[in-house]
Amino acid sequence: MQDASQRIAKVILPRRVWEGYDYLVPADMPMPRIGERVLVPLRSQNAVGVVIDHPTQSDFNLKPINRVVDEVPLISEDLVKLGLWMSSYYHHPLGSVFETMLPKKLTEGRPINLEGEKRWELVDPNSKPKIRPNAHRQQDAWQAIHERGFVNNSELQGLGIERATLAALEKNQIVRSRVVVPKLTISPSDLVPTDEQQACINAIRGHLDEFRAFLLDGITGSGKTEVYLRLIEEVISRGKQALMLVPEIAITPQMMNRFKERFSSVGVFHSMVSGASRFETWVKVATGKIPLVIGTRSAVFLPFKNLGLIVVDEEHDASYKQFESLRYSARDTAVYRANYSKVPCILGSATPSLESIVNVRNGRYHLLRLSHRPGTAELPTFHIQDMRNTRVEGGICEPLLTRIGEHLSREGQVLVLLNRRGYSTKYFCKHCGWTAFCDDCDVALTWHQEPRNTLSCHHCGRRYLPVRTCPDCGNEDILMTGVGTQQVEEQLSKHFPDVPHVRIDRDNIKTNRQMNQAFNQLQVTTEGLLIGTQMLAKGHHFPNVTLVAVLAADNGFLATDFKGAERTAQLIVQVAGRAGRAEKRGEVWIQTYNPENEDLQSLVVNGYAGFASTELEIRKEGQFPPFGQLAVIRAESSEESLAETFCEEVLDVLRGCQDVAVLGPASAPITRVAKQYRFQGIVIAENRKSLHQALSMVERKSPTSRKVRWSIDVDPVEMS
DNA sequence: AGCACGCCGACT
DNA sequence: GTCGGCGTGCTC
Repeated sequence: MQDASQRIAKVILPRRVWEGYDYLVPADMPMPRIGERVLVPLRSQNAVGVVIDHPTQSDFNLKPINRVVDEVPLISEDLVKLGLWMSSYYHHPLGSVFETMLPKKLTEGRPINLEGEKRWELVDPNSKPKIRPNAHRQQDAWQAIHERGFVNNSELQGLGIERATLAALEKNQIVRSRVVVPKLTISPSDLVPTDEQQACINAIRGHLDEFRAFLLDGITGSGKTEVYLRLIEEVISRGKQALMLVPEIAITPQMMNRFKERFSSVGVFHSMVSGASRFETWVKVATGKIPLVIGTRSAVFLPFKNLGLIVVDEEHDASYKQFESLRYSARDTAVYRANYSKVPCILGSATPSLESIVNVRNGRYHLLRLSHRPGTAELPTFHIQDMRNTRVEGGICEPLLTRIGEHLSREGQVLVLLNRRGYSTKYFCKHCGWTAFCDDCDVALTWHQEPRNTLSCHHCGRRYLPVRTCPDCGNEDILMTGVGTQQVEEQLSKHFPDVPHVRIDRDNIKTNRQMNQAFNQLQVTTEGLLIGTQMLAKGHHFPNVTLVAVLAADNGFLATDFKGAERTAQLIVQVAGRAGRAEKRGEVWIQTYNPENEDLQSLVVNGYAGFASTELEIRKEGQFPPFGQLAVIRAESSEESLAETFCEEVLDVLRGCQDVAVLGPASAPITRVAKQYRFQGIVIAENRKSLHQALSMVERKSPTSRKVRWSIDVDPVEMS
């Protein structure tokens, strides 16, 4: 027990703990502010933590704080609140939440550098100084600075000039360095907003000083980005900062250029950015030196000094949800963040998530619409092709094949969408029925013809050499069924040998450059075939495409996963939206064995909005989200019985809770992945409160065996 | 996450 | 005896 005159700080440490620890603030130390890093003793060593509260008393025998790490808080107060909210909403240890939120370098205690950007210039730009002729590196450095003028470190490092060389030149008073704070410039747009765009801008502009969530429902090509740009401009010119979240692979050079053309300084923050520069961006954001950051999921945790606006582009995208550790939705977290920071949040999409549509209906979000494309481009028409009683070859039915031919002969390009890569999805013995499975996962192997003939597990990535004879019966009748993109490509090039074709899937396209190459290949031709997976739904437009063919829609619409239909409808509409332009009205053919499917019918007849209404009815009936509140409990272990027993133990506790329904335990749809057996259960509640009450009962449970790993997934986006 | 604590077998 | 194997539980 501490006596009341002591000053206490509650500190959260980045480890698996459920609350902050209390420490004494020494008499000669000013009270550290909330969000400041402190170095504190822990057991026999020291650890870096973040102050999250100033309690007046504590039940523990407290140790004193060693020292405060920074002179400025690196974590804003709204972020601390956000961390507390996430811990309680996602039922995840508070310390681990902060571990996820903060860059590694920050929790490791790396000191900050508050200087601006260091730039180099020549002391005397008008004459060539005396540099020893054999000091080649110094000569090169002088040349580089002479050519470029006032140049920063990273640019020089990019040219292979080392810091030691610059130091030598500085010592000889040939170059000097100055620290500058880069001046922000905003270039005006040369686009005139449409009436619709202007209406959206005005609607949001009137509420820039308060929290309000807007759903910007704008069809592909309707100019959502220009709306974002105008509002970001407004926010920045008021001296505030803006954050724009984008899905995982959406930060293309084209998109960055569009923002860099308007704003001289744009921060980027995504998983490929190195630890050091993540930390650097973090500090610059905390000190207000960067006005705009474009980033993926984790950028929602950046500590803006003076946040003014959050944009979540393509808000329906599944990559906003983290699939491991702290299973948060960056979109929902962004809305909470905006609320804590009293700023507006814009969620934009051509195919809004059903949750957001319901949030509009119940008045939580404000709906804004962009229903026209600038210019006269028209949206494509939809057609359902019944596959029953047709000849199907290589995954394509005959009427569709004919239609593809017609479009190609009219110099249209055809885009074929199939969400399955590889050649064949099943490799089996005709004689005894043996099927090739992964040794480590309960997944049938996919046959790939490229890069070389292999069987590949799409869950763990393991590859196998194919057998020529059946390992069970020795027969040589090995067959393949199930069509992937490689087979479709082969099939189509057989039928249309003179038409250039490009395949876009993860096996084929690994970098932005390859994507651009494939894309450019089709820009120069009039006719062409484009075959690919959902990768086609991101980024690029295909103006010459007049026919979009959707091959395996049934897989999605009939999926057992409650989100399957939603994902599939979004994918189809997104891809359709990237095809066609003014003078070439496009069409979308969906081939199916279930033409009467309710979701499919309403999508085709009434578009995405029609689909959403139908699917919401189905969800309501089954008490699925967004009507029922859902969480998935998962447990995995290398020992099957340990995982099952623990899962059952957790679910039994939940069964005892009020107003929740509990299903399970059942083995996960794919029981074994990477040698781990996986069991899961589902918790459904009518309202949030009951769900959270129930989950609070189990969140701190720890399995008796350390071989068991388990998690709670609130608002799951997939059930596997 | 670390790391101390503790309870068991191998070895000076 | 006591060194170190790792399974368990605590860190303000």
